Amino acid sequence: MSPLNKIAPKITNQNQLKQLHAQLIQNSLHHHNYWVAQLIHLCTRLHAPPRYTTWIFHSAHKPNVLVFTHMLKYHSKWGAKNEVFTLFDEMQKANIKPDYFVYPLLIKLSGKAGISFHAHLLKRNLDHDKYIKNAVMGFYGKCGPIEFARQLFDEMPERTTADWNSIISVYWNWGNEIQAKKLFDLVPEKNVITWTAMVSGFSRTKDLETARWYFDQMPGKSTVSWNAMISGYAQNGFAEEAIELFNEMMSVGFRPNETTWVAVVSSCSTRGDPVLAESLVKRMDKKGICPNYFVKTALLDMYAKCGNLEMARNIFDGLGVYRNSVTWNAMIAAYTRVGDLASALELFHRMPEKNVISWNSIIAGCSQNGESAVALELFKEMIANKDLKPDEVTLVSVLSACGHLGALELGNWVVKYITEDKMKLSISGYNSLIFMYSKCGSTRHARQIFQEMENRDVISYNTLITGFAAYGSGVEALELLSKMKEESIKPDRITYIGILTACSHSGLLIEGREVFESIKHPDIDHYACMVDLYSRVGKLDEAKRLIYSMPMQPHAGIYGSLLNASRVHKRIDHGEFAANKLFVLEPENSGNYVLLSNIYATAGRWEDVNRIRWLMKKKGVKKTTGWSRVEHGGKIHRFIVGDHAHKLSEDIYRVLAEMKKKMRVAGYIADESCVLRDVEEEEKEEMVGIHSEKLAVAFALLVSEPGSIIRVVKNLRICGDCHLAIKIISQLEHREVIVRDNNRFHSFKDGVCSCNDYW
DNA sequence: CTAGGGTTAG
Repeated sequence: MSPLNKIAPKITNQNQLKQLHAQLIQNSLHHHNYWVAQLIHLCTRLHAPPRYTTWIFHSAHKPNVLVFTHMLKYHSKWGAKNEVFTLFDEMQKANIKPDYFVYPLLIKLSGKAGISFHAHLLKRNLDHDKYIKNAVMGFYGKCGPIEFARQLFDEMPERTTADWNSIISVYWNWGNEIQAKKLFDLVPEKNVITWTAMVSGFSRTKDLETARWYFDQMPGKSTVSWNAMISGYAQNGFAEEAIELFNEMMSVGFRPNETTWVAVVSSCSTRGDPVLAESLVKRMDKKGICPNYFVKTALLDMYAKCGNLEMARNIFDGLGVYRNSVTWNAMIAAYTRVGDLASALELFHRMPEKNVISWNSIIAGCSQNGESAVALELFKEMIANKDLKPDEVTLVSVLSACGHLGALELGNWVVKYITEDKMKLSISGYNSLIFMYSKCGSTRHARQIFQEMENRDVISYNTLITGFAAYGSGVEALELLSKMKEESIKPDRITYIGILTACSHSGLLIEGREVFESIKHPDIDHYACMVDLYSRVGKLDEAKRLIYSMPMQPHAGIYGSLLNASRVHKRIDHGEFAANKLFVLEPENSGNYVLLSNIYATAGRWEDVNRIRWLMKKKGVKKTTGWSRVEHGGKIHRFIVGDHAHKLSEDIYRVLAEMKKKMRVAGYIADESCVLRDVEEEEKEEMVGIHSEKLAVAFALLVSEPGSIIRVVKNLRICGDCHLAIKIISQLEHREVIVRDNNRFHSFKDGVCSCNDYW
C-alpha cells in the first residue's frame, strides 16, 4: 500500500486534492481504477467542479464498477440527471453489470420513470436486495402513491431503525403529521436520526414550539440535530432564535459545519443588519472555514440584503462553475430590490436554466418597480414555455401588474387559469384578486372575492376599502371598518388612509372627522386625507387651519389638495397660498403651474395667466405628459399626447376627427382649453396637442364592440377640457367610459359623470 | 455505499 493511502482521508479542501492528484501523476498511479475511484469520491465530498471530475474519470483506461459507481454518485449529488443516465448507458455498453449500489441511485433520480425501473428490477429478480427495496420505497415515498411505500415497509420481515426513519420521513414529505407522529411513537429503538426527523418535520409545518419540544427531549444531539433546529428557526423567519441557538450550540462545544453557517448566515439576511453580517464574517474567518458553494450563496444573499451589492456581485462572479439557479435568482432579486431593473434583466436573459423562481423574481421585480407592462410581457413569455407552471407567487405579481395597468382582460384570464387548475389560493392570493378587480374598476367582483374568502387579514380589508375609496363609496368603506372590528382585525394606518379617502371622495365630512379623531397617533398621511376632505367639501378655511395645526411639516400632497379645491371652489386666495408653497416644494412639477394658471383664467385674470406661463419658462419647467392606456385583446396600448406611433394611428385620428365633427354639430368646442385664450400662437401649438385620453378613447371606439365599456387609465391629473371631451363622447356614443385618474375613478355615461366633486 | 440538517421569488 502506498503512503498516499494515509493522506486521502485527511484531505479537507480542493487544493489538497489537487496536490494528491499531482503526486499520483508523478507516481503514474492516476490511471489505476482504485485511485480514480478515490479521487472521484473526494471530488464528491469537496464539491469539485464537473469538468475537473470528468477529467479524472476519463484518465481511467478501463473504468470498473467502483469507478462508475463513484462517478454516478458524483453526478447524482449535483442532480445532473442526464449525466447519470448517460453514464448508466455507457456502463451497460462496457458490459459492466450494475450492482446493488447503482440501482438505488438511479431510482432516486428517475422521477416518474421510477415505475419502469421497478418493473425492470422485478423482471430481473433484483428486488429482494435490502438496499434496492429501500430505494424503491423511497421512490414511492417521493412520487406516490404513498401506500405502495407503506406496503413495502409493512412487508419487511424485520425492520431496522433506518427503515422506521425512512417511512417517517416519507410521511413528513407528504405533510402527514399525524401518521409521522403515530409511527414515531411505535419505533422500538429510536436514535438521533429518528428524533431529528421529528424536529425538521415540525419545523416544516411551521410548528416550531413542538419542534423545539422534540429537540429538547432528544437524548443525544448531533451537529445535524442542531442544524435542523437552527434551520427551522431560520427558514420560518425567526432570525433571533436561530442566532441565539447557534450561540448556545457553540457554548456547549459543538462544532458548526457548513450547513450550520448557511442557516446562521441566512438568518442574518433576514435581519438585513450589516453590523451583524460583518461580525459573522469575522467569526467565520477566525474559524478558518472554507465555505462551500451553499455557504457562498447564502453569503451572497446576506450581502445583498444588508445593502452591499458589490460584495454580493463579487461572490456571484467568483462562484464560476458553482453557479446554479439559486445563485442566479439571488443575484437577480438583489438587483430588483434596489430597483436596478436593467442589471436584473440582463442577468435574467443570460441565465442558462430558468426555473419558476427565476421567472417569479423578475416578474415581481418589474411589477414592484413600476414596470407592470414589462412584467406582463414576461409572464406571457413564461406561459408560452410548456415546461413551466406558474404558481401562486407568479399570479400574485401578475394580478398586481394587471391592477396597476387596468388590464382586466388578462386579469380575468388569470382568474380562469386559477379556476381551471383548481389552484388553492392563500390569503395573499385572494388579496391580489381583490386588488386587481378594484384597480380595474370592478368593485362588484372585488367585493365578491372578499365575501368568498374563509379567512381575511388586515390587507384584505385595506385593499377593498381602498377600492371603495377610489370609487367614492364612502358608506361601504365605513361599513367595512365596523365589520373588521367585529372580526377583531385591528385597523392599521393604511386602513385609516383608505377610510378617510373614501369619506373625502364621497363628501362624508362628519363621519370622516369622527374617524380622524379616533386615530390614536395620526401621521402625516392622515392629516393629508383630512385636509383633502375639508378642501373637497369646500371648507377651505378649515383645511388651511388644519394645515397650520399639524405637528409635522406638510408635504406637497397636502398643498396639492388645497390647490385643486381652490380651483373647483374658485378661491384665488387659497390657490395662491397653496401654489406658492408648492413652487418651493416641487418646483419641477408643471401641474401646479397649470392649475394656478387655470384658476386665474377662470377668473379672467389674463395678466396673471401670462405671468405664470412666464414663470414656468423662466424656471425651465417642462409640461409633462403621462401615458394613457387601454387594454384590448389582452394587450396594453398606450398613448401619449400627439402620438402617432400606434400602427392604427391613421384610423385613430380619423375616428377622432369624426368625433370632433359630431361635437361641433352638437355645439361643443372640443379642443381649445379656456386657458389658451390670449396666449401667443407658438405656445398654443405646444399646449393644445391631442390629449392622450382622447387618443385612447378614439382607439377604444375603433376596436371595441358597440355598447361595451371603455376603460382608460391615466395616473396624472386630467385637464378639464379632456373630461369635457370624454363626457361628450360618452353622450354621443351612448357608451360608458371609465377613466382612472390620480387613482380615482370617473365614470361617464350619456354625458353624466358619476363623480360629483370634479366640476 | 439505505434514514435526520443547506442557499433563491410574493
